[in-house]
Amino acid sequence: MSEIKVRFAPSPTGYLHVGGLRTALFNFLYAKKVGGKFVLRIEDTDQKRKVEGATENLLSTFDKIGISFDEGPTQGGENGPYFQSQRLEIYKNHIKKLLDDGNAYPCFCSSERLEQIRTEKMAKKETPKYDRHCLNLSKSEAQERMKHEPFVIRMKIPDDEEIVFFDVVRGRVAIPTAEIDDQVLIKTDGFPTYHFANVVDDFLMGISHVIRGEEWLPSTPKHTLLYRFLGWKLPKFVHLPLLLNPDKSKLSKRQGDVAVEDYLKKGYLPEALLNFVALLGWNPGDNQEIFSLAELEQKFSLKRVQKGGAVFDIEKLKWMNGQWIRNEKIEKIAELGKPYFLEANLDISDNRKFLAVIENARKRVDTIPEMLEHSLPFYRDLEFSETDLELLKSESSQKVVKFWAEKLAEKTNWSEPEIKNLVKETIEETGIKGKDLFFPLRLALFGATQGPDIPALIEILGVAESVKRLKI
RNA sequence: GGCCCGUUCGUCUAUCGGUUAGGACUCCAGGUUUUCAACCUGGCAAGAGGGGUUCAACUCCCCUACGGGUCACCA
Repeated sequence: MSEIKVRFAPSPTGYLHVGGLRTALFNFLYAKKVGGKFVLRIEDTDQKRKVEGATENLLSTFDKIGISFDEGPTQGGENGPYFQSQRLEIYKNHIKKLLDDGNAYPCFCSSERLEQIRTEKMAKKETPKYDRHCLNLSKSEAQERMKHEPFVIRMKIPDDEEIVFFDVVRGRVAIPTAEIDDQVLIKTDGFPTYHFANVVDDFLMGISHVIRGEEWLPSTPKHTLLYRFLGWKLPKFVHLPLLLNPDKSKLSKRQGDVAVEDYLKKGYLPEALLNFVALLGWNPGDNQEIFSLAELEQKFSLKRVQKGGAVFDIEKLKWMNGQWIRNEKIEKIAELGKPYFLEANLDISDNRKFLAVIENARKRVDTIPEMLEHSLPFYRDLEFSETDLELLKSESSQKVVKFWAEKLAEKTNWSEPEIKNLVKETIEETGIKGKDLFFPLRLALFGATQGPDIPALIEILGVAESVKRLKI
């Protein structure tokens, strides 16, 4: 019984994509579920696309979101290094076997020539494949030219064969070899391509399950062939359904936020994001929808991974985030909201008041920063429009407001039932009720006729401030 | 275009041949709160089409349609 080991292998191109988050999460959950190991490997074999700080960025996002690795750049491990750019020697060692066995060959064609055959084939509506121009060079000639000419190393795809592999979610997949190009394995700059590096590393790192996005399905035959050439046992392949834009195309930047950081900045909780993304392409089989990470770790199963792509529906994410905001401990939500209040220059030093304010606001929002707009009247002087003032200055309103100011001032502790009693008392004393009673009160206390109910308002404001506001 | 994968309410999804096809988001209505929100209840809304197999098909098979992915010295 060999060990279960999975990996997340992003290329460091800047930020963590929500699709990447989902892939990482499923890997993580599977590892947790079966007691396996989770590896982070940075696929930085493209020198041209290197982005400064991208890896640090990735790491910090995972840190915030609560996904951790057993092996990787920060925690090390016996299979390192975990940057492909630091494993060049390893790839060179393995390409040699391919070359010796005739399963790979050097190619000296210029990119111009490649471009030319591609356009020619496209014009003839043929699949643009390499014409194997360099395949039949004699060994000695090739050897000689390798000394002073730039070259790549290509994989020699067998003729007329059907490559069959079994995907854990899709079952049997078969692709004819005629469809596969003689893939470049080593680039002119000596770096490996994804296809080669990922196979070598997955094997050397002992990866048992390759869990990745469906976009890799068509190139999987190249990988299985490589395993065959190298004489290695195949890992299990698990291709996850794609995350989609509302128009069903592959989730992309063009149609909205796609970086996990963007969502975090907008006030989505890591827990909600994880919860939401977990349910895209997987479900527990019952009707539960709100899950903590710990619960997911327990319930996750590859058997319940979907085949079809899933649209990333922001409306549902918002709802789910609202659920988390309402159900998390109030102190935690307050802590998350704090920076926004401080930035607005509000004095939130009275913690009792702040918690009450947050308790009121959290019921009305989908994201953290939205709490601010629902809380402003508790911290700032109220501003009244002409019509507001008209309402407040009316005889009836003044009667209500004065009555309350007077009564409230009688003592400092008012319970909710007592406030409700005061409402009854007001009706009895003044005969004013309904809208005529509640609108002036709420307007005076909160600056709007719609909002929190009166007991809540007084609870948050405190008796002294309430009395002050009622004297208008 | 070739190849590959996919297809249940608008969206996320349940259903392992026999169900009034269930839940959630959105939307609508009602309740609660004499307001708003939250919350509760209810409602609208689905098996792409056509052939088989079977006593019975959303479920198994085939074809068609549609959607997507992929065809780089990017991953």
